Amino acid sequence: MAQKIKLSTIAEALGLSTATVSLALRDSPLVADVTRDRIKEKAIELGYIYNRRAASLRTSRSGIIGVVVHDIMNPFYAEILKAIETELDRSRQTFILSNHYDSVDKQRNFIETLLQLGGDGVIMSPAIGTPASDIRLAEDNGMPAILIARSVPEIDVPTFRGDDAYGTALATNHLISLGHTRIAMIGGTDHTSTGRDRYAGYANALKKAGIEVDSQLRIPGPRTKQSGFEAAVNFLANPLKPTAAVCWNDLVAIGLMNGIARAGLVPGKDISVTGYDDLEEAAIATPALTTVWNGQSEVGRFAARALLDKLNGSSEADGLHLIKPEMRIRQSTSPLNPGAGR
Amino acid sequence: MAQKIKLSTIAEALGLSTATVSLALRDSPLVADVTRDRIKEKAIELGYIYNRRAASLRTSRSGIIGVVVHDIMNPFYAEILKAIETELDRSRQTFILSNHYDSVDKQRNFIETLLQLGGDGVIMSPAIGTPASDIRLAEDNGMPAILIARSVPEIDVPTFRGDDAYGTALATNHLISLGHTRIAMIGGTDHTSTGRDRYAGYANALKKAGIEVDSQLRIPGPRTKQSGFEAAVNFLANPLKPTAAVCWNDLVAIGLMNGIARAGLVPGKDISVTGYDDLEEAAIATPALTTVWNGQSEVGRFAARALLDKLNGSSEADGLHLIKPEMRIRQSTSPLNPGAGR
DNA sequence: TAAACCTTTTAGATTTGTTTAATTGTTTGA
DNA sequence: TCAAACAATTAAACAAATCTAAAAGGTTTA
Repeated sequence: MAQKIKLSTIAEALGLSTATVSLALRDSPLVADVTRDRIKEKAIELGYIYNRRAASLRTSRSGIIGVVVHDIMNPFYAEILKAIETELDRSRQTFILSNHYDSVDKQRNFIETLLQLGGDGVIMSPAIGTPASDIRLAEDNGMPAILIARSVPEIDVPTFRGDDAYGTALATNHLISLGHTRIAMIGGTDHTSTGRDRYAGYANALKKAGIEVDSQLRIPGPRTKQSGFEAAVNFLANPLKPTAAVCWNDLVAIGLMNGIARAGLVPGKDISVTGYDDLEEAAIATPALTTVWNGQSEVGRFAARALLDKLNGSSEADGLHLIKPEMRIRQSTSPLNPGAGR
Repeated sequence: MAQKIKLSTIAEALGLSTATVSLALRDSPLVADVTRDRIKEKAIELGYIYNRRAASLRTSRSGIIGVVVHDIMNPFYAEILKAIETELDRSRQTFILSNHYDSVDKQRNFIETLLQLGGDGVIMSPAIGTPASDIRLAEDNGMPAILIARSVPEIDVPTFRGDDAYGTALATNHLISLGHTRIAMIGGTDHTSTGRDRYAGYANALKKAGIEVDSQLRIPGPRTKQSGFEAAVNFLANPLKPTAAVCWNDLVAIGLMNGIARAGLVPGKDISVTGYDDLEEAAIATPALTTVWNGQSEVGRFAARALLDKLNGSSEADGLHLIKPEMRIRQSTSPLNPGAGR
């Protein structure tokens, strides 16, 4: 490696000062056009690489934005991330990504690292149990935070997520309208606002339709395909003989359908299944999955924009913004067949 | 936000110099134990945040490692990334992630950004058509590169990937041993070394078994579920009436099986299908997918270690390291049924 | 008691780029 | 014609840490 090319290397080569070179490379109107062109040419010729760390020492804008979610391998988050990436790319921000796997410690660690690097802002889907102080740690040190997918109590920063109660109510009502009454709810947890909201949406829809809510029909669990697959055993052995399942998300639903198929029953005919999120693969599952679109792309796009706005001094987006989910009806749900024998 | 706490804030509060504070916080033996404890206490009390940019200006180690792959939403890369993350976490390196979607420009952009941030190193699955000069750009500026999943001509940096020819030969031989002779190859491209190797492995296995290789049985395409799903139509309409398919990866295979099921045939019985990668979901697909394990976790772990070694001055890992794939036989392949009617 | 020798602390230079105030030379307006 | 205005450039301060060489303070040795 030849020796490092810096501003002063260019300045010396041209008999100018570093101030002029610095200004020229940033297209300042203070520098004469001819001079600027000479400088830029020389910079390319020498293979100059701008040192952002040195620059940000004075400017206190690093161009770095942090994003933490539960797990980037989960397509739900992956779809949000893609939207965020698209939006941030446009504004020449680099983003640093991390999983927290619902570990509050790992998440705080990330926030601290980001502060050390001088991160301009952070977008996070907070880990279960995130204390308000962790969000304040970021905000108090001049790093605005945006929340996605989940809220944190006592925190009023811009928050974007789907309307969970409304969404599960949509799915539950759809099944009720097909004649189902013994409807299970599979996957997820009650330890998050999301979990409680989704359960409330499901339970209220049942009550409104005059159907009794039975806690035996609630089968909580991780939010993965594997978990849905394993839940099939419990589901099929359930003494209440449910005929339909509202699943926490598409992954659980697809896993459950695989499990049902493995047991020799036909998902979508013998058992109706709804997902949640409308991932890309919902449409190509067999049978194609009836699900609830949860606005991932909107969440990602809005969150990124809100952050960029904040960085430019606006704070209009503070508070909670709910995205209205929409029903996507496909072949995994069908009218209750009274003779099906289950 | 209160005013920024820096080394000098702590120094003044305790009547010491910044040099002492700096040394103390880094556990230098030059500082007396009592002094160090007082300093650390004060740092916590004031909520001091270490400024890595300022530090790295002198030390020229930023603690940042870049990772670029085709698409993090692809579970193949996601599994590699998880292994990298696990390994890097241990050494307190932050990693910056990006997709390049096989755009050489987007990839070079990332490398440049990383150089500007003073990245310590980069792990990349190079975009199709990556010129040697882009890898050299990184290396020449003191940022070592490690390649995963694909090679770049003329480049000798540590490279970790599966033995593709060997892997597809495994899958093809498995199908041949089940009695299949009309075996299609679905998905992927011939524009990468990986693509050519995989095709060669498939073609050579056929030749060795005395089966003619027919280019009509090669159906290239994107490496996604969607693409596999769509390929089912072409596959089933193929005039050579293939009875089995070697798929580019598990995603294509699962998509293809879904497409076959949608057409009313039973994948695994009427048509045998093999995948590639052995993703988590291969085991829970219906039918469970016969596939080739491609060592994602090994690739990720080795790559991360090789980079850390390089940063510590070793260069032992230069050159290509092939990981031997292994067959995972499940239910998506079965003996050729001569009466099946196709 | 001075010299030698620790241990601990610090002044001040250094890293690279940004920014402000000053400088130099030229043009304009009264 | 001369002061004011203007354009282009630069010296020097600055950002927050690290690092080296030297100083300060205390103890031991000859």
